[in-house]
Amino acid sequence: MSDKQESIKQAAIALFAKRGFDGTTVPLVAEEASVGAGTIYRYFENKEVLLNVIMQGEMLRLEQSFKENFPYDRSIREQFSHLFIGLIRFSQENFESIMLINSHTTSRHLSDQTKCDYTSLLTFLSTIVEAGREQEVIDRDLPIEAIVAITFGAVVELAKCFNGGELTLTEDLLETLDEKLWRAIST
Amino acid sequence: MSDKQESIKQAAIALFAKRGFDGTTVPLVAEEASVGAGTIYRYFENKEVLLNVIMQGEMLRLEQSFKENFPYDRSIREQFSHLFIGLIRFSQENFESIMLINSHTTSRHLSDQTKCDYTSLLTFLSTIVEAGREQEVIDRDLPIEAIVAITFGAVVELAKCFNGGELTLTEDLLETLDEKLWRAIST
Amino acid sequence: MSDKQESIKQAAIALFAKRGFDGTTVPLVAEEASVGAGTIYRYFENKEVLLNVIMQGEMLRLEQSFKENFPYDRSIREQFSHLFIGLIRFSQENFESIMLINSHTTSRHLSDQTKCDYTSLLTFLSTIVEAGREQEVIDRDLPIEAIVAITFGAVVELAKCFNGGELTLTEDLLETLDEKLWRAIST
Amino acid sequence: MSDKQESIKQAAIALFAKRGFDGTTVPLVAEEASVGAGTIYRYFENKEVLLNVIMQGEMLRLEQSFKENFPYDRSIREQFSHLFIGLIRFSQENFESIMLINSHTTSRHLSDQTKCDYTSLLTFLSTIVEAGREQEVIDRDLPIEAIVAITFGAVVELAKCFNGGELTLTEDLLETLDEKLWRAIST
DNA sequence: TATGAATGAGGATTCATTCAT
DNA sequence: CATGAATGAATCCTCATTCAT
Repeated sequence: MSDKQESIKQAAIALFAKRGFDGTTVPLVAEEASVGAGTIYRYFENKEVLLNVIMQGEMLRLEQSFKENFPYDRSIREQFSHLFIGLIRFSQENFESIMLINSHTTSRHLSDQTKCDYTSLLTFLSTIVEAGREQEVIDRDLPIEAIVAITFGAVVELAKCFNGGELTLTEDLLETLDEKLWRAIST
Repeated sequence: MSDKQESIKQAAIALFAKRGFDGTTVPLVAEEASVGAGTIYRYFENKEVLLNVIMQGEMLRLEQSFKENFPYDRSIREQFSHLFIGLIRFSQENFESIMLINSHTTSRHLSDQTKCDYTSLLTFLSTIVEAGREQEVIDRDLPIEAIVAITFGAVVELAKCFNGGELTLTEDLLETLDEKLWRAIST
Repeated sequence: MSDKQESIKQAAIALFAKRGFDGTTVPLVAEEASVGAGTIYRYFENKEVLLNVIMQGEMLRLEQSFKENFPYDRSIREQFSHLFIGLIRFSQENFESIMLINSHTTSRHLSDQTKCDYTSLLTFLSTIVEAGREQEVIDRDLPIEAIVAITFGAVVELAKCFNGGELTLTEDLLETLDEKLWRAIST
Repeated sequence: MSDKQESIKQAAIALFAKRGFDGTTVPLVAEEASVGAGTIYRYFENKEVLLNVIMQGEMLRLEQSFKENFPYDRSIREQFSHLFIGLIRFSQENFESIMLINSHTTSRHLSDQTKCDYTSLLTFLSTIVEAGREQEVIDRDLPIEAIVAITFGAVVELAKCFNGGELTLTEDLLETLDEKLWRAIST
């Protein structure tokens, strides 16, 4: 992948995350990426396509971070920790990605493919939750969607705190959060 | 307050919530409010002022809903339920308000006053949490900001599920959620 | 019809005729029409629609000038004169219209409707020619299309000469041209 | 002359004829010519120079086709046939050249030299007409410019018909057209 | 007071031209 | 020589805002 294409994508991720798609101008992306405005159109058909490409890319990266070293043969509790801690860590290192994904999942600019990719990301999480419910370690009173919503919603807001400096992520806090969120969903 | 001013505000709340401030045009607000575009400028100096006015108004409404019948003389557990269940109910009846507040709290279009109002809303919640920590019913291992983030983040994502139809709010579910989220923050 | 809409159309006719559609910028039309550039989009969806509207309008005016006082009950020779002299006169008074029509009939920017309108204009002429052929006053050796082409082509080039000042239209010349062109197509 | 230069010119002739100078992009010419866009600037200073070069070249080719085997020592009638039939044949084999010349003679992109070349092409024709008038075989009532306009205008429109398939050129039709157009200008 | 036509600054996108490879 | 990636000026079009009615 070209150097310029990559820097355009990074600039777009940062700017779309911070200002939103509609609040970000193409020349602004160009400046942030240190390329000419016209160059963006050499790599992306238009601004909307750029959004979809980076959304798909970042969701894929998130999914890969979930799946990397996933403890398929360990307990649901450990699987939850893998996902939760992985998500917190991911959002520390890729704050803009998480903000981008969270704030644009309902964007009217998303293509069907991008929406589909998002669904498949959720499906992966649902599968784990479902397994936990069958083992009766995750509470059946809570619908799957609620479990994902609580966890993901909490992480996003926590990430904002970490990024804004209101909160500092320590290993202790990470452990506490993992424990607390598990309490919120377990039987 | 004039009838037209009110319908402009309602239209703006709905549209800013759904499409974001930058994705919403003034003529679109005018059409949704069934007024002429020029009329909006009779009541609001400009689009940015309109955002700030409705943000302040909706945050005030939320704060009032928190404070209304607040059980100051009951247990922290009951106070939490009042806030949590109140927030869920508020977001059921005022989905757009919650989305508006959640998605625009970091907007670059907010005035200092609006940011200040947001802070004061958080301060109120922090006060309750602080009291809980002093009574040792809320876990000291969790920073106040983390507790607010977890709760608010969870509610926002849950509200999206309720609104999107993926989840239906029953009294039972509400009770379960209240219980679960309390488990996430209590000692 | 609004004053501004009309002046936009007049400006566009003049400019599209002189510089061609692609060589004419919207701000140039706006300046020529003494309106703001944005105003053009209040009346015409886009530049292409503007072209189609004026093409249809000018072709209609030409057709009406053909049909006005058309001597249906006179000889083909007189009918030819009516059309030929009418066309020359029309192109004197509406030089830009004729240039617009002539230079944009094969434009890739024309809508199906506009192409259709052009065809119907030709159909009217063909009908007259056909009648002349049946009366054996117009030469059968010449296909209808050739007759229309010769006459229309000649008029367009003559109009350029009149407009450029290389030729001056007198009543005598008009009569001569009518006589000569008739000789070119009659038996 | 380089192979590439020639294919650039051929591509430009075809595209400028079909889409007009302003409607033709340099990359489009490059693609049609199967060369890189930058290569065009190796042979032509800029797009405008390219237009002028091909205009001059095609007008020269037309002039040469007029002058080749020109029957200087035959009758004006035969000279007219040579020119008229030559022009029709030229426009059959070089439709794009004729369209290019016809549609760009008044272009604002032409250099003085190109305009001058066009004038000299007309001058050659005028000379013949003038001779015909002196011999009183061409009608003095018709100004020279009118004669050229009628003939050239007719040929251009006829060429469009032949090219569009509405008319098919046969030897008979060619003879008829020659005869008819001569009738239009002769005494 | 209410309107919506009018405006022009600003944003998305294209394309003539350059230049490093 | 040839290329095509890169550029930014210029183009089409939108929309926040104004103002005459």
